[in-house]
Amino acid sequence: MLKKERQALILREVNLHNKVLHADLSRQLQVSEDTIRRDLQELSEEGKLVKVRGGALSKSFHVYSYKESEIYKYAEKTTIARKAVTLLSDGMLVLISGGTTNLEVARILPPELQVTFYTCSLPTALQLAEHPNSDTIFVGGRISKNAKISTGGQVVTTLRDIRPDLCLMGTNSLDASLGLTDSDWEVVEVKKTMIQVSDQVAVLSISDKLQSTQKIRVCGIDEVDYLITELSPDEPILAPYHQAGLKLL
Amino acid sequence: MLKKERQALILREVNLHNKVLHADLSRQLQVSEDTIRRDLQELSEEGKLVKVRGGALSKSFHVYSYKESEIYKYAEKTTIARKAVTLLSDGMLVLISGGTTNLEVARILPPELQVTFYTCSLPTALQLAEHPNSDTIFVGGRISKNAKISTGGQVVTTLRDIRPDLCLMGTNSLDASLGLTDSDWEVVEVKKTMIQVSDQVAVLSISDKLQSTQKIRVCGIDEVDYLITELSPDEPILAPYHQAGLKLL
DNA sequence: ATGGAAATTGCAAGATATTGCAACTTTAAC
DNA sequence: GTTAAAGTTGCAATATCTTGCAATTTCCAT
Repeated sequence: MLKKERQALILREVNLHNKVLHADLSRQLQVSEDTIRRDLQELSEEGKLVKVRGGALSKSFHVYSYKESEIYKYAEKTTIARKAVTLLSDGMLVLISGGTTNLEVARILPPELQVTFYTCSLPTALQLAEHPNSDTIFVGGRISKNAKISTGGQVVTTLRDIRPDLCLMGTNSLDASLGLTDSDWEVVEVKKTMIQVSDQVAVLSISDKLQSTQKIRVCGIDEVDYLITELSPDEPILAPYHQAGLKLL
Repeated sequence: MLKKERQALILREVNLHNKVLHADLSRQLQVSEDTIRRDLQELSEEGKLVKVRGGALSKSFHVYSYKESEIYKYAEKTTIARKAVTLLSDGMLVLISGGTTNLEVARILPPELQVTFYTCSLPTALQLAEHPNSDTIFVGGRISKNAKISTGGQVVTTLRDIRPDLCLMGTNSLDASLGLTDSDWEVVEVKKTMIQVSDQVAVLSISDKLQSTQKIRVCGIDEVDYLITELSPDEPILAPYHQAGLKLL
């Protein structure tokens, strides 16, 4: 039995049953478990299966579904969140958007801070509700299934009645010339209003979202006051934003 | 059974049901509870679930979980939820309160059901947002930290503008003579309004909450139309409610 | 064909990982 | 507080992995 032939049989087996054991393969193919182990090692390096202690699992079985976006670039988001918190002080009225970066802000909020938060994001609101000293007000409306935020005319109407000191705006895309863009028109409608009613606007963005654009425009770069990324403010990539008048954090 | 395989199965389970118990997993997977504990520990460190006393919660669920102890009495709550769902039909406008039993209703909702839900509960809203065909409208207001629901005058004002077909009301305490009671005045204010504006009211209650009372009255037994418990309608303990005119499910 | 380098294979020993158990500590429910 | 359930820690038994090595096979240039 050739090595390639044996490995092909192993692959067929793992794709059929989702898992294979050293012991079974050793018996079926009449080679030592060491050989099987080495085969699985190679196949694993080629990315054809996932080796685990005692055998191997098919890729499809192993790559189960979990929300990758929530743990994606977690460290960077925490860095951004810590910077954003420095903009907050007692007594402020803060409008905070959805997104995982703002969720992180809500999570690391200093316990003694006394701020009134307005938000349209269900996850953010839930996290804010854990805070001992800050108040949270949820702006009601029809819940958008994707973004988990309230949308629609009711949201716009409610927001027009308040005048927040600061808006913490998470974003998918920011470009030095085109400004803030997004892909979901319902989200854009809400974001536009949030920015219009707020005294100051801070955009929170992981650096790899800079220089990218989406289909729908939210606002120009001139309506943004702060840009918060995980990078140091003197990074060259941030220079265009500084020249556009944004304060970097 | 391979360790990784077992962990993959655990993840599948937790993502499906939102919660898992040591004891159940131990039995299903035929390993000791210690092993399950260690698996959950590892998965938790990898950020794939959240470990809690007695088991684990899915990441998405934990964000809006009330107390960790709420994973108990899960079977009873599912039973109640399944009964409650039978009251729903396409086109209805349904007002749904907070609480873990209603959260369970939201989770097991048949996917093809087309209902418009109004709710004040953040956790319930998040779960409802997962539903493919039903709409969810969140009634905005100041978020009560304990109950994770919106409260205050704005809620009452918004609710007075709608006329729901049915109100699914979770409860802490129900008594055949004193009616519905609760311990948090902000919650009571919202519940009162929900019951007043709704055409029909169904109270969802685990049987051990029957015959108990709290400090503040929500409504009399005569304002309730349905009582849904995990027990069979012919249980003697339910007789007083039947005599009071409630339909038992 | 055939000598010899390279690859493959099986084996063994030491290292590491997994698992269940038991003693002990912590937690939370009453 | 008291108590029962759950969690933690250390440990021993077992299983699996790694590594080096020697025996064997394959391959290819002579």
